[in-house]
Amino acid sequence: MKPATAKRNEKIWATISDIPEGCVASYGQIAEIAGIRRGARQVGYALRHLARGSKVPWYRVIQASGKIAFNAGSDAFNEQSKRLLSEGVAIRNGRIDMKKYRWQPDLDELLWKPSAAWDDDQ
DNA sequence: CATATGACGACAA
DNA sequence: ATTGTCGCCATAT
Repeated sequence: MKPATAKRNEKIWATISDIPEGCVASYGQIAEIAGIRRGARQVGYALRHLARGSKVPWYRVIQASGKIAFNAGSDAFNEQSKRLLSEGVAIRNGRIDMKKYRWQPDLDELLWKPSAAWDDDQ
């Protein structure tokens, strides 16, 4: 069987993949939906380990404060802001309006992919 | 086993 | 609004 870490990362990536275009989610939010309470740092770790060329929309994950996690000016920062802007997510003074763009999954969305919302494997 | 680290988060000055 | 501290928790050494 797979190590727990692999399963955890898969769940995190699956959850992130559920973020609709034009929306963003915080690390903590992803962790919670993925069933990992207070696991914001684990989400960051999972993304760090993301394979290059993966289809996971990593750029839709930002800090709860609305800021991009990378250092302003870094390549990754520019890449992320560029992708977000192209999806219609406005960035004002380096910050994103969470109230407006935060992904708010409702029951229907969670039912669409139960495995990503609820802990199905005990 | 003890520390240090990190694409975080909440809170106090 | 900005900065510093502390809490979290899986990994790395």
